[in-house]
Amino acid sequence: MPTSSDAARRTRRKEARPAELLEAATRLFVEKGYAATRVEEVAAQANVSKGTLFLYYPSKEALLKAVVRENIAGRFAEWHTELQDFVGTTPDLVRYAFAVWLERIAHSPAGGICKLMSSECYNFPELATFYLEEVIYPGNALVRCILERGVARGEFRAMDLDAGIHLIVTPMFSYLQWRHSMGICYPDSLGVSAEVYFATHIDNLLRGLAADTP
Amino acid sequence: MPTSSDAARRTRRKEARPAELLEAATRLFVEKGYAATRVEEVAAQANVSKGTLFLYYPSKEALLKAVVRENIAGRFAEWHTELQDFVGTTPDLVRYAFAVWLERIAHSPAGGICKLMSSECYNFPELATFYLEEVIYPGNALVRCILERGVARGEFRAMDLDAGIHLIVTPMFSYLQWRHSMGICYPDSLGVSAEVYFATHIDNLLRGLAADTP
Amino acid sequence: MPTSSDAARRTRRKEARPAELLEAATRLFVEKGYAATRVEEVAAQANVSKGTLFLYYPSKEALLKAVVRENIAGRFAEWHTELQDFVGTTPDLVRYAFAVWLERIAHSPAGGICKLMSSECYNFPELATFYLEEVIYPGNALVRCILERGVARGEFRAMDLDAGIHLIVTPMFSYLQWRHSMGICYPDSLGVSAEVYFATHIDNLLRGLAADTP
Amino acid sequence: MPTSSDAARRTRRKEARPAELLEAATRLFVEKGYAATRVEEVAAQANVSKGTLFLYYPSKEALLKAVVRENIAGRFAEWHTELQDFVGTTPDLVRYAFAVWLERIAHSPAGGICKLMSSECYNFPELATFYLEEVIYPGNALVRCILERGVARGEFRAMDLDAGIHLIVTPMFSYLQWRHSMGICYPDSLGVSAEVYFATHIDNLLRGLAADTP
DNA sequence: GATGAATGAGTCTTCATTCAT
DNA sequence: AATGAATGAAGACTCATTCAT
Repeated sequence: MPTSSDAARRTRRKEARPAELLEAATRLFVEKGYAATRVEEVAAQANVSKGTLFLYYPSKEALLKAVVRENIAGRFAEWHTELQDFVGTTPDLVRYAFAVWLERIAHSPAGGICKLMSSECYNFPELATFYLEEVIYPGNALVRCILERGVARGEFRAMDLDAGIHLIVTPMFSYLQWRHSMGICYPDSLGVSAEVYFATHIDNLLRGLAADTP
Repeated sequence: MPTSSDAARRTRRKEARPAELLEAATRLFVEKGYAATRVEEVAAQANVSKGTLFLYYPSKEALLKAVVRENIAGRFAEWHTELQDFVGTTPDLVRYAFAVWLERIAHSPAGGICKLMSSECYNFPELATFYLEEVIYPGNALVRCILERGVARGEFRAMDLDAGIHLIVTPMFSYLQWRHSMGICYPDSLGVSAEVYFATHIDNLLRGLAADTP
Repeated sequence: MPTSSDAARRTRRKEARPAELLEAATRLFVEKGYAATRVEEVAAQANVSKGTLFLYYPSKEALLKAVVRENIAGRFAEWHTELQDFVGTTPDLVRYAFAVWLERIAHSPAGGICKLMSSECYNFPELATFYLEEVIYPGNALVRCILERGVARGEFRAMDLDAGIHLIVTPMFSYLQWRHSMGICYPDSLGVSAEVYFATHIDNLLRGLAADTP
Repeated sequence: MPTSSDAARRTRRKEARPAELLEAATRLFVEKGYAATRVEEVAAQANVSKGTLFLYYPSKEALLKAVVRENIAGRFAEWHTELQDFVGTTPDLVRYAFAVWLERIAHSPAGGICKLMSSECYNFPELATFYLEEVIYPGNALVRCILERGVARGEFRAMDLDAGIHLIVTPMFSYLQWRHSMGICYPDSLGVSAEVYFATHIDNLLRGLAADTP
């Protein structure tokens, strides 16, 4: 005899399903790769039956697309605002940006999408396009703004900004890649802690970017 | 009427087969991933039939292992010697090391193994172990020697060497990863040429590593 | 509109599947041999698809094992009791035993297992062990009891019981073997009816076993 | 530099090939069954390459046919003569026939053909026909003659001769079947030695067949 | 004649997807 | 909405047969 609270729970359940499936799919696709992951595993990790998964996503490929699409917050506008409003030196802004990224992206499930895209972009080029347009290029633009700010304020030396972007982005990309591959199997294989890894990178980066003091 | 050259060609063929299969497998495993690659494709790209592949490698997994194993030159000893014999400043050595790596590794099929290992290390942990022991750690050790040389000669500032390794290795790793994923589908997605990418990285790297001038 | 009988039928189906598959597999393995039987044939004869078979048995070999295991009634205890309770002469008991065996074993699917084991025991030695332990030796023990009874009651002459067992068992074994090989292709190749075959054997057997009348 | 003795050896080799292949094929087909035997194994056991086998037998099936055909001595005429010429009691003739059969057939490779035919007659019905015509029926006829002799001479009681044949043939058939199946894996599974097995059978057989002494 | 490398049809097995309940 | 039994297309692997040498 279902009570209203049962019904509520059931509804909640129903609404939570897509997110639960997505979470399971994200983890498995990132760890094992798309082809090596069975939909039944995804369903099992989401505590539903195989059939139920297909109620929410019409195919395995649709699930993959949802994984990529849904994990992308599209919060770049927000971050642009945050950047505009930042008060302080640009080196401090860089440090702040790394910290925020670590907390919001690197340690969230979305961090794995980067590895997933590396693995699957050849097999799913439209996904790659989507990812480039929605994540890579906006992200690069954001970093560009930071560098421009530094140069404009005389804190950073003049540079090719398109290339300079990589100075900041490369350690992030590498870390994500390692974190979701070797880092899963061999957590010590980086040789240093994430903190030291990023501290070293940021320190050297800022030294290199620093405007020449006359 | 069989001539000796026919026999020779056939023999050459037989001896060439493993290498041809390996080359095809390397390309496909790197591009599409292990699970998404069909052995028949590998065979087709090596211009043999499915059955022939199994004459040389007993299983798809054995082929993968061969791909990883065979693409690893194990030339670290040679490189250590080269490093010992290098005459010149350490910044020049760094520039030279990048150039050599680009030519010998990044632009060889072996360059793709790095991406392959990222994708498959979770599914084939013994391969990951092998790769760490045979490539990553020896490579890191080599880079460490370079940094030590710079510090010893007063060219580089003092630093945590284990972390410092990443300053040099990260751009390499990122480039390989990009080259064999997004770079295949979208060759412009890096935003800059490989030359500018590395020039920028090396330039900033060396600025950051430079010993403080009193 | 699903009725309870639909559900029941489906459930019955699911529960019936293993038995249906086993029946089909028994027939085909016995007729054609294990290696010459394709799993798809088994599935077809059980009116399911190839994939369904693998839902119930994880491999072709597992199916073979189930065929051997499941067709063995393990009813020797019951038969021992029957034997103990038999009232009448031992020659009558022998006649009765043959009749029961013909009805319960020879004309049941289990009768084919004997031929199957002859064909496959070399390739599947553990199955052979199982069959020896569970069927041959218990069967022999049962026959031994009959002979002992006859000797004890002075109806049969003294004899080497271990060898005597074969006097009774050999016609049975031969018949099963013929029935599931030549008998399938050439039902007349025995030359006489099963009734005459057994009547002749039993008659001669009992004459030979009869205690010498002084 | 081939000498004449080399040539001779080669010729001898060449002529011996079919027999060597046949011997290997007989053993393997009997042990493992036709389908489970690979032609490469046969070739290997005959010390030739796979290709060579096909020089002598156009297909695996042709090899099977040769195995069955060639192992059949077709010496029934000879045996009939031997039977006609036998001087002595019919019981002695029976004992002699068993002994000769054991030596000439049971312990020769041809003994295995019986099991092979049991296994494969369903898959190769023409072979079964051949075997029936060339072995079973002639063999039965021979046995019939023995029984007729015994009855004619007043040594055996009157009987249905077609059924009586089985009294003699069944122990032979069973033994061959066991010998090439369970007997290979478990040589003790008969429970008694072949000598005791046959002695017991012959003894009981002759007791049963004996004409009633008035 | 002999070889063994090469082939590809055939078989077992997996797994995304469907659908009756 | 949820299940899980059923399906069959697809993929790894085998092996009889061919053929260039």
